[in-house]
Amino acid sequence: MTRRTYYITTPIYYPSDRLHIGHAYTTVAADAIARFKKLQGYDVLFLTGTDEHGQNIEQRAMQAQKTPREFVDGIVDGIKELWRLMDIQYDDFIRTTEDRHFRVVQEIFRRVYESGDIYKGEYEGWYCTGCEAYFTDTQARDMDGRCPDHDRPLERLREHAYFFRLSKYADGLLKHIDDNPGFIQPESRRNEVVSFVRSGLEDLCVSRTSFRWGIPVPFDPGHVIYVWFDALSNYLTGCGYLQDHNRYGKYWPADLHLIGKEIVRFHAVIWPIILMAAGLELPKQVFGHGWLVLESGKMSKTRGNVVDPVVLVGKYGLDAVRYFLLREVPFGADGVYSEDAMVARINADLANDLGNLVHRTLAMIKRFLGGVIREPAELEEIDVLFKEKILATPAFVEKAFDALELSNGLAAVGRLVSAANKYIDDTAPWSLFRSGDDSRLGTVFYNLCEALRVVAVLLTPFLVETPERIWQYLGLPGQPRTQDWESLNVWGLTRPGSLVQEAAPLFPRIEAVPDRDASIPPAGAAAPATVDLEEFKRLDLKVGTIIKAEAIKGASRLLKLVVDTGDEHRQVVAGIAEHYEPEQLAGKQVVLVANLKPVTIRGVESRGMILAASDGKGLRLLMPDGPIEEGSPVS
RNA sequence: CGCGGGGUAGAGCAGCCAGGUAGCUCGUCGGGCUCAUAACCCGGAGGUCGUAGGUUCAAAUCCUACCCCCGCAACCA
Repeated sequence: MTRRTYYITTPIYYPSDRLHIGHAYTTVAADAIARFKKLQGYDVLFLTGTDEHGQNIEQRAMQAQKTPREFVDGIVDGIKELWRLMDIQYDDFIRTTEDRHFRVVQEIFRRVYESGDIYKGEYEGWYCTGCEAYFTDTQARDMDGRCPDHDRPLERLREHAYFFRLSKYADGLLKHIDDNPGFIQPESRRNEVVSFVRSGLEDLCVSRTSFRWGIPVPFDPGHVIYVWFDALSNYLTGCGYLQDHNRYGKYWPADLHLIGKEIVRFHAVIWPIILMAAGLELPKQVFGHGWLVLESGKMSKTRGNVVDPVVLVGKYGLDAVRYFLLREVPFGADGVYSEDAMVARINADLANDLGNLVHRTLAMIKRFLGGVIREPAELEEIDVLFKEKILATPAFVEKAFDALELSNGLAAVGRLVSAANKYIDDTAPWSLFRSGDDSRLGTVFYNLCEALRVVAVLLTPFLVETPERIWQYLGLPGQPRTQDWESLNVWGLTRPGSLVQEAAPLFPRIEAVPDRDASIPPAGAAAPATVDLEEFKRLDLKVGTIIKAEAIKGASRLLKLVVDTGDEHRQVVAGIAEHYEPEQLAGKQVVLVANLKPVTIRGVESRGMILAASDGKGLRLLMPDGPIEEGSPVS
């Protein structure tokens, strides 16, 4: 018998920065879905990976004085390390720089070209010879037609480039969306896409000559294939297209592309059209989930409030973080992340309800029954109701997963946990013990063990350590994650006579929020929960005096500052325009991170960073409390 | 008129598409229990469902207008 297959993907991530909680959110969700399908007996292919080409990487590598290859290798190692830490059980990890992918991209590109949907045309735009980059009309207007970085006028330039006839497929795509209501989900995202497509599609420029770090156009090696064909095709490469017929036939079309809402257009418009043009089947579903937003608004590196999953896991433990991500927000909607919310969740659901249930149950079995599970006697009415509740829960979880309502899945398990806590109160085993009703006592605890068995298995898609621990405490053989889904519909798999183990609390209550939060300092080294002094000393912090501040054209949040550091005048870009007027800054002394890697933001070079504090409502620069010489070190 | 999301007990959200008793979690107040991680169980208080109109026997839900908040477009080493 052939098993049903399930192919799920995450986006491939761009390895230019450390990944943050948002990436972890998508990936943990995909991991949970994949684990659930595996539990149900599906033959699952869970693909994630990295998108490693492009100008951005090329430039960063240059700055780091590495080859692009060396540069991405290092970062990809870090990403894989993160997924190991979060126990993401992907089946394959695709890197767009791999040979297998190279072939696929070139083949798809060639196919579409040969069918006439890619054509050579001319790209026209505003070009700065200093930046070696084009700007759009809007950008050029904002910049008054002059590149602020190189102080020279933009030139109107044309160059040859390849274009993809998106427009030709607009109607076909609309029809597909119409015929397949589940294709783009949730519904709000689908409406968005439909109105976007209806408003008209323009042909898409799909090649570049401005950088080399990419896959060449097979029949015109001077051109590099741009991100669309390169990155999106990973979903084909990952399931064996052109390499492994069996594998490809088995898994394509993908069941689910799980993505964040910011890239819905690429996946719900460009990608399906590429596939149509190449004559391939379309994925069954594209699901654009919402974002975790900070209380203070969007995560931002300038505000220093990017949440690092590594720090969170270090602080609260993997299962707590996974639980929070999957439970807190209805999947699909935006939700607010805060450390307080996280702690509240952990305490209420994991410590008080689940953890305490396991602990009190096992403690009583130990104390009242000598740690041995007894043969149950005849069930009374209250037992029957409890049993029905237990056996009904898997269906709720299944339904939630089918609708990708992951938080509802956990809520269903939570309701069972509550029911078990109530069952204990209602049956009052301590009274039974006192009255010496051993038979009744045995039955009650047998039923509770059955409940915990089901809870443990149902938690395996979401959590990784906790189900194993519960299983072990119950003295059950094997592992919860390898149990058969059908076993959840069967009553009585707990074996009388087995010995339960002493249970340590699964989730100790968190009495206070440990630190402020898990933001990484924008210097963003591999942030462990604590840093030693040596590490801190690597930052070159010094006092500087702002001698000039001005707005940056077309950048509403940025100011260009010139800072006197004693030995030189530094140009720094700071994201503080919403909080300070340029005029009020001149003469102010501030703290500068002087050895930060220089970058170009919005065409303006920034060499360093100004320290500021932000509480979400406002932002205040850090200043010495009296005059001090420029260049004074800060420690 | 650029596109989109949202305004429902103190906080966070569900309910709205298929109108008819306003629900969940946290907090709060009271009670119970004493097995347990000061936990668990029960009950109460607390809401003009952003505003104003309209449709309807009936509106949180459908329609219209307006107000407010937040994203994206579009930069935040």
